[in-house]
Amino acid sequence: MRLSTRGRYGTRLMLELAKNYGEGPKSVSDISKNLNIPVKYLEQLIIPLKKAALISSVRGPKGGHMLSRPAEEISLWHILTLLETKFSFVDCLTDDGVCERIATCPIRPFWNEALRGMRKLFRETSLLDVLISSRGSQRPAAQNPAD
Amino acid sequence: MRLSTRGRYGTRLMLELAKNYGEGPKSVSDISKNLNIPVKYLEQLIIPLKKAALISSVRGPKGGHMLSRPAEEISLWHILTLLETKFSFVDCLTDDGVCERIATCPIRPFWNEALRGMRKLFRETSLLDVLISSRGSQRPAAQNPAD
DNA sequence: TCGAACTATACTCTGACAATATATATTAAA
DNA sequence: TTTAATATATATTGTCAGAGTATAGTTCGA
Repeated sequence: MRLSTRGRYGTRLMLELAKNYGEGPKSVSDISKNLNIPVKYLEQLIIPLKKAALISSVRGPKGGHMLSRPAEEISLWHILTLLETKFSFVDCLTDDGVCERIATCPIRPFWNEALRGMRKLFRETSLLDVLISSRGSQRPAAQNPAD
Repeated sequence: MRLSTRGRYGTRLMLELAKNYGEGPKSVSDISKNLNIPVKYLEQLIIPLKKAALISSVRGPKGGHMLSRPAEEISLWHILTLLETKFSFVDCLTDDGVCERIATCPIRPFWNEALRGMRKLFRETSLLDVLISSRGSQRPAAQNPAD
């Protein structure tokens, strides 16, 4: 139940671009320095985000990348589904063929319900929402009791 | 964002025991046949569940394992935290040392909020809840639009 | 005392993921 | 028009957690 590096780096990247929205393109090498992410790895993440029209690029010197829409119109869900290969608790929610027990499985409906809840939250949270709420209060993380 | 086999098999196991609660111990070989899980792998999963007093065992012939409490007193959260090694979206929620950017990270608070939501749902769902809701309606899974 | 069951530890194997390497194409500025 | 900085595309290597197996030992009821 961990996010992959692609998902984590990808959200970092998009938040960085969101910060600089309206200020022209930002080069990959700049982003790489700021975020501590290898240049070549960043370039791989950018490709699907471009195809989905979340990012626009400008080639040549002084070129780079930028959001193609305002930060409030891009949700975390959109980003993560593009970058995470399996973004659900269990495979049987997206592929019917992976398990023969689907018809009688008692817990599959629950995984689906949990996924729906997560999707709702992630869809309702935009890049702008994240930036605003973090700017306000850098409150210490809430308790994580082990049980 | 996939559950590991340990988590999936573990919940299967516990649901199987929940079904037979009150009928005495169930042998590992029986469980293995019913659930299509290797005997040796099952035995590994049982150990932490026993240590946490969710399972009681009886040795010798006709021995086996059973829930040590009613199914309504065992939550999915309890089971999954025992079996999943990293049960949070990002490591920095549980280990402070893994990232130097924590102080300024804009998205960590969001991961924490998402985890809290998930924990709430999983805590409020017991083995009995799962069995009851699945017994009622084996409704087809809800839509999973890609975006 | 026998066998069926549980306990413990160590080991191997595999695949997804992270990261790097190489080569090519584009284009603004000098 | 040349150059340098940038983006694009594909292929390759490396790494590690997780899945599964193997072996040896312990307990206890019939």
